[in-house]
Amino acid sequence: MMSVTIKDIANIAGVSYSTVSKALNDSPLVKHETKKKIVRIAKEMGYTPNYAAQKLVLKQTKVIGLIWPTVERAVLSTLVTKISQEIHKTPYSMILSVDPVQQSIETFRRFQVDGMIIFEENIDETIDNLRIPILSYGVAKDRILHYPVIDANHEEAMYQAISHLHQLGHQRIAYIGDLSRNDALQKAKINGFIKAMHAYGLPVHHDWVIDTHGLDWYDGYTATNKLLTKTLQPTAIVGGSYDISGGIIRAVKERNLQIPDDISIISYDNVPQMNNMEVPLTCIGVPIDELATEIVNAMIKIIENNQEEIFVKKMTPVLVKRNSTIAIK
Amino acid sequence: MMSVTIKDIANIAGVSYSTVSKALNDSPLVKHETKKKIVRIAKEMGYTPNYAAQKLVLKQTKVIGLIWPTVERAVLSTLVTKISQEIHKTPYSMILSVDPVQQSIETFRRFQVDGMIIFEENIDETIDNLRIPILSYGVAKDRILHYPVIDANHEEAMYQAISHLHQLGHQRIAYIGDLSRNDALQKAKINGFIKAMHAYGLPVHHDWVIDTHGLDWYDGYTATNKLLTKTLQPTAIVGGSYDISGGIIRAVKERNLQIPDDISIISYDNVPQMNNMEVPLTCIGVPIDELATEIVNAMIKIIENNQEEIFVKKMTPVLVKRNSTIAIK
DNA sequence: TTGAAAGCGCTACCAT
DNA sequence: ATGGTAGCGCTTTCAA
Repeated sequence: MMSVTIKDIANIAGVSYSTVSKALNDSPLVKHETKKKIVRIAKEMGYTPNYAAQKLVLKQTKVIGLIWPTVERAVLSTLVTKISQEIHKTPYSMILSVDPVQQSIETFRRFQVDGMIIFEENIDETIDNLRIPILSYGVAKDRILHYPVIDANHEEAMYQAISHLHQLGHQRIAYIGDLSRNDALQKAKINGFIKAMHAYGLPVHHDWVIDTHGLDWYDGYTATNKLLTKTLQPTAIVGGSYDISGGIIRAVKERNLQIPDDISIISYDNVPQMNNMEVPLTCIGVPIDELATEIVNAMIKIIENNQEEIFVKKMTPVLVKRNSTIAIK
Repeated sequence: MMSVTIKDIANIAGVSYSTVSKALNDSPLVKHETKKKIVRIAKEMGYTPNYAAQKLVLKQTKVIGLIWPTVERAVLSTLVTKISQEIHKTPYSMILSVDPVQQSIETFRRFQVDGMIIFEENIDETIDNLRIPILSYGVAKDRILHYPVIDANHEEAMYQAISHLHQLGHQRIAYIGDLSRNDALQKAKINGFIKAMHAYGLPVHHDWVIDTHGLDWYDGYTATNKLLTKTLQPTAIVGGSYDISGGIIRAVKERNLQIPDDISIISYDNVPQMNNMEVPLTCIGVPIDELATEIVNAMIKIIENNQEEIFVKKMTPVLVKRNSTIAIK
């Protein structure tokens, strides 16, 4: 099972192994003939470079590690895939870890990845003296940051959503999303909703803010059923996420309500698959492609400029109008 | 930006770096106190061993790469998470790649992982002279295999499902699943269904085999609606996957049919979350934990025994009875 | 144009 | 119990 090394090749070729190394790396310092001969022999012998050895001397892996501690949610999957694709447009490639953050970091350090992207807000301070650049995607906290963060402007998103509905004449607007968990993202969304409603002088009716207690489509479905039993009904619903909105549509249609004629629906999450839903939804959020591009660019910039600077980049959400929202008659 | 090495630690600790190496590897050759001190300093300095260097001398990294070219499907996510957990019970750890197989292999090769698990059937022959053990999870082809495969006995699964329903007196049984794609797994399931029906002398009614044209819950939903408009109705439905069955339940309930009194439902995929569905479903499939354990054990065995042997291991499906299936009145 | 040798970070052996 | 050192396979100066 012993592999062929450049020394073996050197022996056969009758040259020194440093020449072999140069030849195999296509260095201009080696005579063309020699190079050709060496390459031929290498091939004949079935040589494959030992990457561990290479890495040891080259110090660079050109790999970015992505830490994704909870494998779930359609939208995040899409983002991961997009990021991977985006990274492949550069000289870098990507590996993923689904282990808890600390463990993942540990693994990635051993592999000497050039940088890490972390999909989580709850990173302890214990990663300071880490010597590898980190970029986090999540909700920027108020407290002191330990690493740069790419965030979406969730308040702005909700503001745009409400603005859109308000323009269409809606006054009675409901919000269906997950309020149960200690998740900064979910909190940012509902807070943004409330603020925006206030900004437009609209009432945040207690009955119209429904907790899904989860992020699956079915959670959205049951929450909507709850909403639709209230005496006073809203004219529009804001769905907290792609999956949840899938359930909202179903529950609404089950009651024979027409979208958008009887009720308008707008969903958080700006992903292409919004277009393929039972009812294509008007949505609001940072376009997933933009997000991926920004994350990758930022990461690479940090790696290559070796910049220590800690920044927060708030991405601007975009509203995509489809036929699930309409003006009040 | 230089990482901490054992030499740095040795300097601070005032010992030789070979002592540091021993201490860090918990060798009995180092005095307890010294060891403690060194470990403490290493921690303070944020030391992590360098895989490349270790690999160079030890010839192994104790890392397994998992290739998962399509990040999607609830059930696969669960499996990935389980596998990761399972691996962490061993001295190994796991990294993931979501890139196309060839690309992923290249990346893992650079990282010198000890073995790769591949979630896909369509592996070209071009990976032969790879010197890294491969284990594939998918449907075993008839043609010559290039690497060992862990597979589920899909025919047996469908056989058990039909047997269960048959025992309960069902004769009119429908199948709702994805028949559209060139996916060996989906094909194995429908073929198993047909075979099993024949084995019990039951009719495979053309109207009762519905193509979902997709794997989302909503695809199951629309397919079921199609089924429920037929003149002659089945007394039981076999759902092709967890997600699809979610949609089946919804469509059935929307017509005010009771599960299981009006119609029995059994689903493929044996995952715990079957218990938390709108209606907890009787299901059939290889229990996900067993699958994970088997995959991990097989991989490690291949790595450690350096065995070249190519095998196919068909896992045995298990039926879990819940209240979604009942005897015909 | 080629070769010699240092050194990447680590383990393991031998010497002290 | 600790230190010194060879060597894993490779790249990269520097010397020839």
